[in-house]
Amino acid sequence: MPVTIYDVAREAGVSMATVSRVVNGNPNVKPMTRKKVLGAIERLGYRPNAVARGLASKKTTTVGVIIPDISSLFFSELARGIEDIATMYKYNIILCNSDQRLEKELQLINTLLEKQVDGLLFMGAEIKEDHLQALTSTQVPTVLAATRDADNKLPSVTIDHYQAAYDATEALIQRGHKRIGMITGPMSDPLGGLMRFEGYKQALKDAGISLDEALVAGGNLFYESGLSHTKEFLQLKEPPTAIFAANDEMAIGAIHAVQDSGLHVPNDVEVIGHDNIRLTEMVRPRLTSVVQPMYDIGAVAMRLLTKYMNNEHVEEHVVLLPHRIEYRESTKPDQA
Amino acid sequence: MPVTIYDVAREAGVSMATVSRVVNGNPNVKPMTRKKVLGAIERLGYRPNAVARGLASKKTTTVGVIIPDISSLFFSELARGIEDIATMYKYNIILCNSDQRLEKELQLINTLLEKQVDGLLFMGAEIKEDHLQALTSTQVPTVLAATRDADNKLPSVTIDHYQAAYDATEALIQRGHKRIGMITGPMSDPLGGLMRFEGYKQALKDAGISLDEALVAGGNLFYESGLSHTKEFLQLKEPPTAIFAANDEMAIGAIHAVQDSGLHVPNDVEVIGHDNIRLTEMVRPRLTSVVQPMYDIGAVAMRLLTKYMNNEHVEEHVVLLPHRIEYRESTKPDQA
DNA sequence: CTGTTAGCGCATTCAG
DNA sequence: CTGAATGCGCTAACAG
Repeated sequence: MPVTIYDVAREAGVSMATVSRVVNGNPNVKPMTRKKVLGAIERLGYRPNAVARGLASKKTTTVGVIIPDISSLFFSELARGIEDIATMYKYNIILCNSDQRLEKELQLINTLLEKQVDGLLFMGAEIKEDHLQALTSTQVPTVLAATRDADNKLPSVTIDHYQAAYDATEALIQRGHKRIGMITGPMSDPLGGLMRFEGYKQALKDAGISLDEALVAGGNLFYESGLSHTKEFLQLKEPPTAIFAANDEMAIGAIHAVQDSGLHVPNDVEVIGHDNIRLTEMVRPRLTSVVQPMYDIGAVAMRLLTKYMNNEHVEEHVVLLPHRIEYRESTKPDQA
Repeated sequence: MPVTIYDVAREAGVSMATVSRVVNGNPNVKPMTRKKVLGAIERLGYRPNAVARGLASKKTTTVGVIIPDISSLFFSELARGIEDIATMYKYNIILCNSDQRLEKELQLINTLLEKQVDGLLFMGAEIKEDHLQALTSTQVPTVLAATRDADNKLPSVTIDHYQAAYDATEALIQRGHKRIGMITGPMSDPLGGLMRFEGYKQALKDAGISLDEALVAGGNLFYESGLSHTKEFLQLKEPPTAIFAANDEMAIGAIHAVQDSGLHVPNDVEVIGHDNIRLTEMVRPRLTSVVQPMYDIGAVAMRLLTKYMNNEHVEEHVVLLPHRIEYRESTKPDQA
């Protein structure tokens, strides 16, 4: 029923090889015959079968994307960066949600490899031995986006989470705060959880401020979590005068908790978030946040992947994108 | 290099047909030989090539998803519903952003058909003749999610936008408001734009309130738009005492504009949004909103698509999901 | 510049 | 219950 390359060849009075050539833009075709072929294609409404093409050429122009949760503000922005660059390089994306469950992640890797994707883009938290094994036992190039494996065995694109958290904490310290609360992410996440916490601790230490366990809360990255932990903070005898949250959603929860208790942000409590998602502009006061360029991370990761898929030379397997702090109204104007 | 079905056959001492049978769960295989084959598969680390399978079977267990913008709060939630159900039915998703540009949409449809997707899920605003033509000229089943074509030629899953807007406006009227502002979506969008506006107008009409053009603003669905239009509203001699925004982001902008001008929500101005995205819970006051069940729309659309792909009988091509209003603090407690 | 010939890896008749 | 044979639609040498 569907028209094949063979039908076109017959219609145009040439061989299928020639049709294949014009379809693939091969220059070794006389303009005249090219025209004939194009005419036949048009007349017949020929549409090349990418599956057959993939089987014959061993390339599918498709990359697999494993992402924790596409409905997350953070990851959906990342995904957009990935998709835009993929489109630019003529790739399509098979998108899979993993919910960060190891078993599902491994199964997805397998499924995507079965589908013969030309490359793999992986997002998640901790990269375990199982991941490494699954990802390195294949010829298909893989890039980690917004994650990194401990030994940097795989190419990755991230920011320096440790330094970012350090900077945020230091900024608070320089504003004169001694009691700085932190709402962390899950410690099972080496970067977004552990590293940011480490950066926080080190900044305190370097400033000669001893860590107060009461000012550290383990959040789950959701709004509610920021809300409730901040409420607890505020019930301390000596509540924090500043809060650093491991992501923006929790930071916004923190702002609201402060406001709900009749206090003022930033006058009574200053708040800094992390990631700089679009929400930061949609709160009052607007949220100061550490910029993690999600879109760029996705875009750069995809770009990097195209190089691997293309066997191009890559100088740096592990790329760190710059971060900075975007100051808004949840912190007081600079003291300077 | 990669191990094929043929290698497995040799290793197991059977024919490739038999291997194919066990891989595909065909019951006509003696348990004993099945075991042999499974053993060989295990030993060789055989991974079926889905592309070859697709070529031979004419099924790819992949569906194409065309979405305006995956980084949107609204669509990413929809996408999650789609993907979850797709996974449940063993399908993978090729995700493409269209930015609602007609040309790109048509091109994406074509690309996805080239890739031999088993089905197509389309999201967008207006369904034009071009779309219809591209989508109906193929055997590949298509379902529209959160959109509908004017003549219901294509299967679709939506809510009744007209009625939803009517209900929201009526709710405001019943709270005693006479001057109700509306920030609409783009009128190029028949449902989210036009229909919601029509519902608003009809509700006013039914209540004997004449439409005041000054209280209608054409928004673009973004936060900034809600903010700026509401500022303009508040500068009128007789500003609105209530605002209905065509989506939540603009509604939140409206809240902030009211607050920025020193007024109070809901005491001075009541605000109702639309869609009930997660953000509604992350503002102060929390936003009352018309519930459009994005996740469910995606899930139901995907489920519907599986039926078509499976040649199952479908009773209702055009499904309308229920809507309701979720009352929060941007409206006053019920007058009842 | 063009045609011929082989597969790509697998599902699927059809026999047996 | 199993094997042999065929072809899905296309790319990729290889000739010419």
